[in-house]
Amino acid sequence: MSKKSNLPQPTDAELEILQILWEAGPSTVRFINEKLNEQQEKEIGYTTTLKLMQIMTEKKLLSRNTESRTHVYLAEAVQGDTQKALLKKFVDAAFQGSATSLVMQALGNHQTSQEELDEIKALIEKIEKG
Amino acid sequence: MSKKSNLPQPTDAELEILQILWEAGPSTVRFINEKLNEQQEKEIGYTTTLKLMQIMTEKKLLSRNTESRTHVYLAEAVQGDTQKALLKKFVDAAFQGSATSLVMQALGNHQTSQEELDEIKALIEKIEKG
DNA sequence: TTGCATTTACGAAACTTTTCGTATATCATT
DNA sequence: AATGATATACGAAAAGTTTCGTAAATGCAA
Repeated sequence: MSKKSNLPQPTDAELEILQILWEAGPSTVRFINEKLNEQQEKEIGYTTTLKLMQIMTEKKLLSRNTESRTHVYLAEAVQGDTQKALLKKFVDAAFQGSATSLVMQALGNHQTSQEELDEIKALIEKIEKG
Repeated sequence: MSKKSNLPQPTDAELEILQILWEAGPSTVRFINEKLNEQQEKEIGYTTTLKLMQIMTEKKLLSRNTESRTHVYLAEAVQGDTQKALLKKFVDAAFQGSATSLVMQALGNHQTSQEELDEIKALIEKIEKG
């Protein structure tokens, strides 16, 4: 049983920040801003990142510890739940709700390693056994 | 070998229009607008749909036959190519590029029928042989 | 042919998301 | 205490997307 907090869905820019927080754990604005600028060619200003993270905190996507001068931010949105919600929206919008079409497309396009295929096959078996 | 036309990616509202055109084939603004309003609770004005389709035509996502007074619009963006491009962007943004994670999530959440599972298994076998 | 309904054209308003300028506070160093 | 570097707060500009009001053109019916 997972509690459903029903957070708003993150925008694209917000999602990039969440990805970093999910991977790195609690972080400062400076750290996130540097990570973002490693990933992209276009330089993002520090205050831009700050503002986004403040907005995300208002939306409860993040929380922060303000004890020290340098605030430390924490992802409140759970990765799996967020992905699930985004995926549903995406399947509806781009594949008219057919998750299978999406899976076929995803498997077809990418080259997938044998290990990954095995993972997927295992999951399918598990589903078949019910 | 498929020609790459490299069209801009459609916005959400544009994608809804494309979905209808992909399914129904060449259509008028009135028809699209009615379909949209069947699908949604919120009423969308006729000129709103018209404007969007005009913009999409400028972007080459659509083309139109203007011979008769009532223009007939045609999807230029190919469904499979568009889905592929959108999927790549989505996998990167939400699953950090891991198509396998996305597939696992998609299979895990939705209940998938035995037929669909069989389809997927067949595709996996094909990939493994290929 | 006059008038009504329907269509397209055009521009701009309304919203949403992203970006940043500027002000102010805090900390460390001298 | 003064200086410089770094932090947060706030508001608003900039950019992107969606919506629609209004005007002008076209076709149809009386």
